[in-house]
Amino acid sequence: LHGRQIIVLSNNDGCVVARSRGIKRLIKMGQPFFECQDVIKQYNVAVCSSNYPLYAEMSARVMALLAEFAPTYEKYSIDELFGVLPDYACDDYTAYAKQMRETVFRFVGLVLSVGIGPTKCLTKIATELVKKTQQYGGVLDLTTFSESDVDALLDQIAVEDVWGIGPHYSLILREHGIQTACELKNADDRWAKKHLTIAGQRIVLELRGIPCIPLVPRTPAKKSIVSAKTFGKEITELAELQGATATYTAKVAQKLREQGSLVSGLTVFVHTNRFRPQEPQYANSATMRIPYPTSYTPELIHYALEGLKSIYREGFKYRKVGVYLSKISPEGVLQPDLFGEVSTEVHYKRAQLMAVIDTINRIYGPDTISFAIEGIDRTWKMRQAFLSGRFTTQWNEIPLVTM
DNA sequence: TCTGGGGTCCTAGGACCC
DNA sequence: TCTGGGGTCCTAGGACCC
Repeated sequence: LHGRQIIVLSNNDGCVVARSRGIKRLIKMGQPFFECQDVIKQYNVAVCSSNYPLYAEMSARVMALLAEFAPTYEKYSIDELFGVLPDYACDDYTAYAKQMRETVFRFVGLVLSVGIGPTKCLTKIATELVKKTQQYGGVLDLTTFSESDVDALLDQIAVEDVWGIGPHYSLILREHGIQTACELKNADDRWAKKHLTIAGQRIVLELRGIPCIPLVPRTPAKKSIVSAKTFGKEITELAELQGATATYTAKVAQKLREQGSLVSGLTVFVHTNRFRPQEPQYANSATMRIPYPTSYTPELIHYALEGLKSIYREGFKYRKVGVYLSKISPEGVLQPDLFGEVSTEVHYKRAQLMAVIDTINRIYGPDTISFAIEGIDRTWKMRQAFLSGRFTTQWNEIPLVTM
């Protein structure tokens, strides 16, 4: 791939979700893949399907290295971290950050951009400047600048590129004559609260260097878990929809157990292909209340299929089904079953069974054991035509060196 | 032919309580 | 004719993020 332009596709190879710098001008973020064929051919662009097992593993390696440099940190996303720089580095944060970059590059081969500032919002802007201008050698420390110099930098940032300002807020701001991050910083924060809610007020204060958005050092348990994927082809039969629904349910149930939680709310939804308005359209959802919190896959599949049955209508070409877990609670506070339908003993046995299945699938790979209703063919599976190897998590996909 | 997935937070409004 | 005040909890919808 060296020297070539690269794009990465969304699930189902549907849209472009990442582009290398040289091709950003010609291929837009989120553009449907099929619209880019000419550009791809003309510039010999390399195409990759999304490969989440690989990204998750590389992310974990980078985070582990950075934790050595900034023990108090928040894992903000798969490729971003907020860290508190230690006091002993305060003489020269930039030099310290350059060490971080070199270490990560040497051990993992990935290039970091580092922004330093007094608030999360300002560090995001510093990082944005590092990436956009390519002139700070990968590290920009805003705390070394005078206030007027920081203002000059903030003036280069369009207001919609500020963290927390999306399409709707930027419209409101522009209508009010606020175009840049610097102008937002100098805006009346009570005005911001009135028109952009408390979220907007916090951003204004953060831009002034007053921390309002706290660091979250421990990853909290998820409050909702969803699995919903577009099918590789359109589905009309209930049996196939059931297979997909059961598969997604097993997946969210496993995630639920991974974080040590139970659930008592489950929503199933289906819809047809919205890009074909000439065909009959249908979308619906069903929310099930589970009488007592559980993480037992067969039980969750039971509720999911019941919900699916209640919303399934014949005669439509289904494009997507999704399973959504809400009302998630920690395992420790298991609410006893008032009517005694599930004894403590049964509950314990079920937990053990799930633990065994999870362990086997962790050691021998996903789907080593699955439930029969999930199906074997899975003809509806998403497309991943350009998948690179899961080099770090699958023995049989490790690259071979040939002489 | 082909158009993604997985999250959080905030607010308003409704239902309820004393 | 005239009909209180002070709360909590839940949900849906809308905003945002990567």
